[in-house]
Amino acid sequence: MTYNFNDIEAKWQEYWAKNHTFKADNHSDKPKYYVLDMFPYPSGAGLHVGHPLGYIASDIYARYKRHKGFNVLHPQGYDSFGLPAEQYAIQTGQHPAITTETNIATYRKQLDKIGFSFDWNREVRTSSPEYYKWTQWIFIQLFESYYCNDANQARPISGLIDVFAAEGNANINAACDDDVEIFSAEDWNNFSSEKQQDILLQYRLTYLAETEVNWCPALGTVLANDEIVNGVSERGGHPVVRKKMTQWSMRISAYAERLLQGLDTIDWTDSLKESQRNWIGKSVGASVSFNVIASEAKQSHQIEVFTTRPDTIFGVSFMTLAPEHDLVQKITTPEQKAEVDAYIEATAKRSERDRMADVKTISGVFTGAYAEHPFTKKPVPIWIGDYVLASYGTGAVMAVPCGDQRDYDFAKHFNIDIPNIFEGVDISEEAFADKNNTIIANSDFLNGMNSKKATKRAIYELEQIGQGEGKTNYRLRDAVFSRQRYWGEPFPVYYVNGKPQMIAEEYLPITLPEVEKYLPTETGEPPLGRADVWAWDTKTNTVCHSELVSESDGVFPLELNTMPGWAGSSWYFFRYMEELDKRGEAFASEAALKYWENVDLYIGGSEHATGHLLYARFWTKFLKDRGFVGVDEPFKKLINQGMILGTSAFAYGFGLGIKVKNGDKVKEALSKGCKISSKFVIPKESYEKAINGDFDELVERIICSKLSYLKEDFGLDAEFDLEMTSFTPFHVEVEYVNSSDELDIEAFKKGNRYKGLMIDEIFAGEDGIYKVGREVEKMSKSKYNVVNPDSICEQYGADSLRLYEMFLGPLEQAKPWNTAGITGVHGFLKKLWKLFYDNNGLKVTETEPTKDNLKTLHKTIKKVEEDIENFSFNTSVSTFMIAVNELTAQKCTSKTILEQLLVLISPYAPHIAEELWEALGNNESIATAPFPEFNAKHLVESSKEYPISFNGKMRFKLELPLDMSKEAIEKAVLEHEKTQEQLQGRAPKKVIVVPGKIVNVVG
RNA sequence: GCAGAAGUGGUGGAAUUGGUAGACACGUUGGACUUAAAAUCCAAUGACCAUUUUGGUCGUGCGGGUUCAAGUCCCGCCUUCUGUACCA
Repeated sequence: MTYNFNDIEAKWQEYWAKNHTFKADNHSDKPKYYVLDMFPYPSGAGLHVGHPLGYIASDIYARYKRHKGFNVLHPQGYDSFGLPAEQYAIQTGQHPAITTETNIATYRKQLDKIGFSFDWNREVRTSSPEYYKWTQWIFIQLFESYYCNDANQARPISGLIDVFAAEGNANINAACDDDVEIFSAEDWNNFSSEKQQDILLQYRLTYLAETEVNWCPALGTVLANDEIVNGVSERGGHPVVRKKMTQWSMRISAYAERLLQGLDTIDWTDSLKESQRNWIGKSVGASVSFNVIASEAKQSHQIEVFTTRPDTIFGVSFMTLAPEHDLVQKITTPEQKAEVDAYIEATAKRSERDRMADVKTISGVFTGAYAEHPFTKKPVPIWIGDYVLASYGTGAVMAVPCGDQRDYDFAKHFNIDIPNIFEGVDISEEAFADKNNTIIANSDFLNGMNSKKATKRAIYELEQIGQGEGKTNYRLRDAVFSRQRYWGEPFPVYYVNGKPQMIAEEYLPITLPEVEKYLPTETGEPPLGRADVWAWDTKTNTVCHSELVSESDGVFPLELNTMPGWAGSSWYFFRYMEELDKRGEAFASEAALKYWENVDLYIGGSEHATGHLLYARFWTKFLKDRGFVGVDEPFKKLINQGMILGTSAFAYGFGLGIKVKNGDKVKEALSKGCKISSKFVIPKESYEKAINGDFDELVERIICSKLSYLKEDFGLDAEFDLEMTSFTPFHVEVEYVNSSDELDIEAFKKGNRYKGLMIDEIFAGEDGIYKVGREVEKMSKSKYNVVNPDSICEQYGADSLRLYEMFLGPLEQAKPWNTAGITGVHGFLKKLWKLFYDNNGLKVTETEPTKDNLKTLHKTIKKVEEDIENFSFNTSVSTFMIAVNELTAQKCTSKTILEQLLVLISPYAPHIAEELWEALGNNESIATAPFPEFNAKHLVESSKEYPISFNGKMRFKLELPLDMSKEAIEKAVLEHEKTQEQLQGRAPKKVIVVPGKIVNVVG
């Protein structure tokens, strides 16, 4: 019997599907365990071997937990709204739903081949209306909520309305827009409905606001920062301008502190927590208000600034506003206006990213206006400069050049005064930013204080004069939630008099309308603006034809934007908790949510650190506040899998440059079929010499033969021309290269890319072998290094693929894929098979295990269990190899031993484990067989082969009983002839004996 | 710049608490089997030196240090990767 993996794997994949082996149950006596992968976007390219890495790791863990007696939830689904399908739709007219369906089918087929233990009964797709119904529902809940800073939680907006009606908003401590006006109960009750709606919008957790975005007129859409390169769109190179647009935003900033604090309660990697902390960017300081000195004609203004160093307030020698700051227009003096306007125009052209990337150039303009220092009352010049960002803090800074390097550089550049307010510090070369070793001077009531004390005092004094207070600032900004796209969730929103209204829950989902094209409209509206049937009839509560819009008939326009990609992914982990047939009534039932709580283990890429992982935490906290879920954090433990890189293969091109002196003959030669220019592939060594100007024998020969061909066959007076000669390495498909880096020249020539390369001849080495160069790069189509898991499964089997992905190295590290190495794990599986079968069939017997058998087994149990708990999957694969090697050497046929070994291996290589498990006479799947118990007694040894070292260097080994005393060991070692040899008559100064470990002789 | 991770044979990597550096594989070389190839099996494989054998020297990015003993701990540097970026 041979190991026929293709048949075995197909058989068991079918068995698992038929028997619903991995169906999770929402009722169980067993403890629960929820293992989740970040669900994929089903792209058209399908999976490459890098994608399943995390899935394999989580699958091993899920299977292990089942062996350990847990009720495991291990679902999978698709983040199926997204740009590529829309892009494809724009190009081909194919509806994105169709593209998505096809891609999902491909993904599913590929995933099934790898043998995952997913519970597919619980699949979710963010683009299916039954799913996005609930995304819309959550959006409505956010709209109907505000954030109460006193209770530190989200609350229904109705409560806020009650307070407004009873006492106005003066005593409300809630997260809201900066510019909320103060009103009384009487005011509120007299406000028009529109006015009331506007005010409420300033408090809601999702709200409409004017947001500055990167608008690309040519593409008709908003671009993310990373879609812009050098001020033009990455795709197409169209100009991008910054533009204000009315968009939905999420008031995530209300949760900044809780998102920060929550990090301490979850088991994530430090690096990931750190990036979230940085992203939230908490800084503690003070807000200070400066009065602008009014020139006669102008009214008075205040400039609010945020500073982390209120202790340095006496060092202020100028202020800087962001060029976009509202006050700039109001305070600029007529003399400075032309200069200021020119500067603003110049900065508007640069994207925010450009501005940030370009740190070196100092630029700015004086507005002509002055502010009054709150304490000294001296005038402080007001500048604008693009090193101040409109989007952070208040968009204005009080500049303290002696204490801040950017302010210092700015002051030096524009010759502004740099007063020194630090005792005994030299600031002639650079600013002094060290908070910890500061004594304040030249600062009136702050003189002689350290930074901490001075900060407190400064805030107190500011409060006394009513020009400031202590304040904590967060970098985290509210998240824009609108996209000018087709392929996303529609908002459940219509507009009456321009004011957004929610559609009642019972009429959800509002499904995507049909459009004839997926592009923005001619007038610049999003693609939904093209839909004929896209208006809301409030009488019938249905979507109706857009032409029927009429206020008097109660038909209103619907929102034209759609939700961003992160909407659906911010709550999908709760959806999996509910069983398929109960998903109609809620996004997940209370019972399901209570049973599964949150994700115990989440595995995915670190690129989601500040996007998905932050938004999902935000929504979870919100849902918790409103009582819809019971947990504060969605993911208890999180692991980032590292990227699998490709190992590209290179061949070396040599384009021979020829100059023909008698040019008049060229035409004639060409007509006779002469080929003048030519390209060859030469060995790496020849190439490397040649690029250094050292042509070896082969290259010389190529040149000579070409020249003589041109001369003798066609009478051309040709000569070699170095200028026109090119040496270029190019990628060759990795599938044409074997494990010894040898190129299969015949296959390469037959490949469909070969013709296009215009290669005249491939010169292999003397042995007829062409060795490719190797380089590790990102796996990508354009580098011809993509390896498809399907072909690996076909050639070596899914179990080999699974083992090899783990064997490559630590889960969290980036590592190169090289298919060549897979023969190692594949060979291991064959050896495992041979432990059970030989030519005469099954050879497993009921023999009593030997001592050695037990030792090998229990050593393996211990190591594998520790490895899985530590997510060190690569080392357990080695451990299995060692175990199988040892058991083979021991000629072990004991059923007791081999059966337990199968359970150990089954999380990693489930198909072969099931097959052999069945062969041993088991009728039930191995999936829930109990994990073997480790018993230390089998590892107890009576003696140890001590390494004997001299001055720290191991010289020889000596077998001694383990119960030997320290003194006896020392004696035995010193008496040994080899010790005498080592010492050569010297007397040892010291002998270190660590029983059970090592002996070290010093001397 | 800041933050995080990493640097070990030809290659992927192991060494979990300071205690035999290079487990386990790939690759390479030699051998067995075979008409041949594949598959399989066996042996060798960090570098250098010496050699009939026993052996010796060096060696975990670099330079110091602590220790009987350092890949592992401490100090200083270099390089690579990832994230982030004028955050007031």
